Amino acid sequence: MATLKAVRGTRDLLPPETELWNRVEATARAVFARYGFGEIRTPLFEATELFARGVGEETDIVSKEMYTWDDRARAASEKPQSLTLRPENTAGVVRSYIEHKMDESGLLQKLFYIGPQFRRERPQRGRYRQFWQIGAEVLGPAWSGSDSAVRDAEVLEMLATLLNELGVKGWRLALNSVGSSTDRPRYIAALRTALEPVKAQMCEDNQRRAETNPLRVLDSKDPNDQDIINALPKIADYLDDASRDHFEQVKASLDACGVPYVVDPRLVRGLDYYTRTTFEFTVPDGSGLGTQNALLGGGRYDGLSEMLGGPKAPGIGFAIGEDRLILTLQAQAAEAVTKKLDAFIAPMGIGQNPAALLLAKELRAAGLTVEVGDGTFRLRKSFEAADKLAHRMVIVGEDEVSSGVFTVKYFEAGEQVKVPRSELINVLKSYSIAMQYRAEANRTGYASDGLMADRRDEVAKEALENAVSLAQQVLSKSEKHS
RNA sequence: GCGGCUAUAGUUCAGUGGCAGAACGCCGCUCUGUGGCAGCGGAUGUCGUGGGUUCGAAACCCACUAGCCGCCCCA
Repeated sequence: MATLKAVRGTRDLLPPETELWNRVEATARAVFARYGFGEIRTPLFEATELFARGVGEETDIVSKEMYTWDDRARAASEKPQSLTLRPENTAGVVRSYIEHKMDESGLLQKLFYIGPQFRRERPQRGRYRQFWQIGAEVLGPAWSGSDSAVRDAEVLEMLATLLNELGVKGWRLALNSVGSSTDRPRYIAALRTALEPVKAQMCEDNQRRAETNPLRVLDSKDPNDQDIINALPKIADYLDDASRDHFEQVKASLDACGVPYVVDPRLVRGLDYYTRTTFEFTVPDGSGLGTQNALLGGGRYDGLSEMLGGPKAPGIGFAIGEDRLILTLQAQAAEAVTKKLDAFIAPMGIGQNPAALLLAKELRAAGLTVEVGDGTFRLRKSFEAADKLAHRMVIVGEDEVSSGVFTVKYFEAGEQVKVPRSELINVLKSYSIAMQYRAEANRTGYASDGLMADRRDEVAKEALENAVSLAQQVLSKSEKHS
């Protein structure tokens, strides 16, 4: 019988990699909380119609990439309902906003989500059929200020902060405005007019796009067509006064906050619902993503709620490709992030197993991560297992149990000390804290091209020094005992 | 959806038609209270799956599956 495998484009996430996933998600949750976002969890599948109306019938996502099926009808007289695994989460959030009449609170809604999405694309590095997005939406009735440029800038500044806290290096924010729902048709018409005389000179793909979706011509990477594309009309010249002013306000706020960005007049997004501000964060080559270098994307969607039959509810949101974020962090990591335990407890002989387990229980209760060996292990085997798993080994032998003074071996330093049981937790803990701060300083020390990284480094360094000196005090005290 | 490359031990890979290999890792012994070294020994396996050519296939041919690269698209 053929062995069963994860289906094409899906994969298992295993330790120790899941550790990194958890850190990314915990960091995202902490940042979102500081900016006043609450979590929303919407269903993995929705009525197909939601995505057709929200994302757009003509987009590739809806027209060829969705997992759609007919759900069984309840009665013979009923038509089966067409359902779809969500290919993105914004439509679901807005559907939920409408369904629960969130607009009636009159307040701005700030919602974030973390979860899997599904698109039937050909798998590649950084592109999977089940992939994870971390996203957030800010929306509400216009009188809640949901259409204000300050919301756009706040979301972008939050993303810059999040990427810096995660330690993503070299990110680049590309920004554009695609105009209001009336600007866009005028611009598309102008594009068509400008493309008409020149499109015959362009590559096959661009000729097709010129017909079906002229905006996408701007995305083209074909080197031969670049001169023609650069000469095409710019969206900026087709924005009405309100949209132009809105975009200027977004840029002014970003400047004030020190968030670096590049205005890219060719940045157009593929989903129909985007209006005004659109953006994309990319990472440099060599960050583990190949050509899938877009880490996250998003934009404003002032008309989406109405497209779904809801009240007017302007909004802005983004989605981070979590799989890509993880790949980037892994590629950029200076050293492997395999986390070691605080201590490995090595019982000397089967008779010491109960004492070792008791010690492990106490250390674990004190918040330390601990693994226990086996008294049948040879000392050498204990050493090898301990060195692989932990920073330190605590030897539990007959002498130790009767005297109450334990031997602690530090693998990195190659030293060992005798520590009375009463001091054991403090000694192990202070070193562990120092290790944590050192790791933190290593990680955030690189986030230099964003916000406030300098100040955070100082705090981390200071804390590290304190922890190390505390650890040394405790150690020297315990050495006197021995 | 299109084009290309790849698939052999836990991992990285070698193997151009004649006994299934190396390195690292793993297990054991030298060696049951101070290891990491060294020496000796051991197990690695549906050679992605299915078919075909051949006296003989990991190798050549076909199909399929999966991964990767480039498009398309997107996060």
